[in-house]
Amino acid sequence: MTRLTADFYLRDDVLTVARELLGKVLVTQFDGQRTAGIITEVEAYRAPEDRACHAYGNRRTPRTEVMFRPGGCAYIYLCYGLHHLFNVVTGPEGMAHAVLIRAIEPLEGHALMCQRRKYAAWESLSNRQKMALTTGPGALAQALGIHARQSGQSLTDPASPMWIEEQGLRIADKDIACGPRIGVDYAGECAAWEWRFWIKQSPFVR
DNA sequence: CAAACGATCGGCT
DNA sequence: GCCGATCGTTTGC
Repeated sequence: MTRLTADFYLRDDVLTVARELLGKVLVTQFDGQRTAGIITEVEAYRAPEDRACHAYGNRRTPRTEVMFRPGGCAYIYLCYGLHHLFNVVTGPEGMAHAVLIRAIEPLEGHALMCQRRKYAAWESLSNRQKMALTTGPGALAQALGIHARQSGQSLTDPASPMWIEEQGLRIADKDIACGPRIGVDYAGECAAWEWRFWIKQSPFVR
């Protein structure tokens, strides 16, 4: 396995990093139990000018503080009181950029992912249920055992239990679609920016 | 200190 | 398609 290193995340163009994350593999390994999936859908958030970004205007709060760290750590927060949303912090220190991971295609640890999501055994699921298991940011975080208290966790430290790795899957530009981000209607003109990217032919996208 | 509000999901119609 | 669940974070009084 080749864990992505700090130089991947430290680049200052979060839109490029977001597109390049498609096809990479998000992994968690807690208590020796490995679960992983291919990233199929992402969204970019970019302070200070992006009103949809929690750190809009470079506003620092206890929650958003980790977004200002050097790229390569997780920003995880609770949404709607029940969903833990996983983001990757990117850019150099002081630049609050992040990529929200919105969907993955299950690759390893199907049984544990089903268990965490309170689904029946993977083999017994309908195609629709298989898709729902890890499609949507709250769903994939639950499947991977991700929790907001892990916010700030390094993705590059060799000892860290969560990381992103390269497994040789390359997504060509022509296979990437883009559109406005989901659920950011409050963000004025920023709501129209096409900063959501997904793998065109993947069924693991909404 | 109180209250409003989400970068959502799943179940039901 | 619509609606209710549910709680940490933020902001304003």
